[in-house]
Amino acid sequence: MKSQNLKKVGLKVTLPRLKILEILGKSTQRHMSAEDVYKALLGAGEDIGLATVYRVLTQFETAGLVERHNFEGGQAVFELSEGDHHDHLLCVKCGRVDEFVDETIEKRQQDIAAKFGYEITDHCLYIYGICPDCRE
Amino acid sequence: MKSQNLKKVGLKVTLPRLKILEILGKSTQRHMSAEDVYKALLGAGEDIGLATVYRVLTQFETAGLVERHNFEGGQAVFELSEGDHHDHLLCVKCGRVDEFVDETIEKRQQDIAAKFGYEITDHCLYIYGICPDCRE
DNA sequence: TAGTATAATAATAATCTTTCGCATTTGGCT
DNA sequence: AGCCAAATGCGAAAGATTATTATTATACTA
Ligand SMILES: [Mn+2]
Ligand SMILES: [Mn+2]
Ligand SMILES: [Zn+2]
Ligand SMILES: [Zn+2]
Repeated sequence: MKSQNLKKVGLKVTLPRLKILEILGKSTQRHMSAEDVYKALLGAGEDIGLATVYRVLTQFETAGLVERHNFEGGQAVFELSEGDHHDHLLCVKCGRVDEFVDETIEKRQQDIAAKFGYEITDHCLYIYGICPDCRE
Repeated sequence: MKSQNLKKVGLKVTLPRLKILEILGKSTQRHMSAEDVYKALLGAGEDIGLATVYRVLTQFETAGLVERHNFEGGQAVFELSEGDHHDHLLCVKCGRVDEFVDETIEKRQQDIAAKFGYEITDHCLYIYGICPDCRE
């Protein structure tokens, strides 16, 4: 039940929050901009303002329910957090997004941060390219 | 001579372009937003419009003279291209930026792209953390 | 070196994404 | 059911970047 997720992180259970969680979970695209979510809500007959979508997504991010990514192209995109970290492979032609995890890379990042004396808080690796379907 | 760089990539040698190249080369910060460049120009007594700065930086990017990065925080930043690729380590407290190259990571990325069938066009790895100076 | 065609610039308006402010509504609790 | 703090909706505002267009500078030619 989604309302449990909200209560767990100390957020009131409201209709906009439930609907946004639902959209993020059910949509075919895992990575959605605020605008995408807003349009999906409209399509589902829900009358929720765009400002609320932005507000809620930011709250969800703070609460650890979703992750925000700054891919190329202006708009931030969001995806439901699944606990496990992963990085991204993005097609510059069709927008397809693939996800991967590479332990070797994760480990090397720790080494690099250690060498420079940084304490890592976060990281992101975006590999841009042309996906198999777009390479005719 | 900077004008040679411009001619080489087929761009007319204009005063704004020369000054912007100069700022990017001489500034203490290697990674500057368009606004940073604009302010540096004002500080140097050059009366160049912000729109021109944006336009020129985008042209430089297209020409391969500079690279654009979408670090966290709204504004894109630019740096002079030095031919060799590198990735970034960023302090979330003070904004410090360190650069590194890791052949192991580079290689793994190729492997990942190959596994998914992508032809890589570009990639970026941003490691966010707290730099040694900011860890009291 | 002066004249000309063309590309670049400056200034401003427009666009796009995201956030704010405030009046109104809703959820959680008695 | 009824109260109060918190959340929402709407419109305005802010911040970043791009487009428009008249003016100006550059590259080229005679
Ligand atoms: Mn993802
Ligand atoms: Mn750099
Ligand atoms: Zn594709
Ligand atoms: Zn720092």
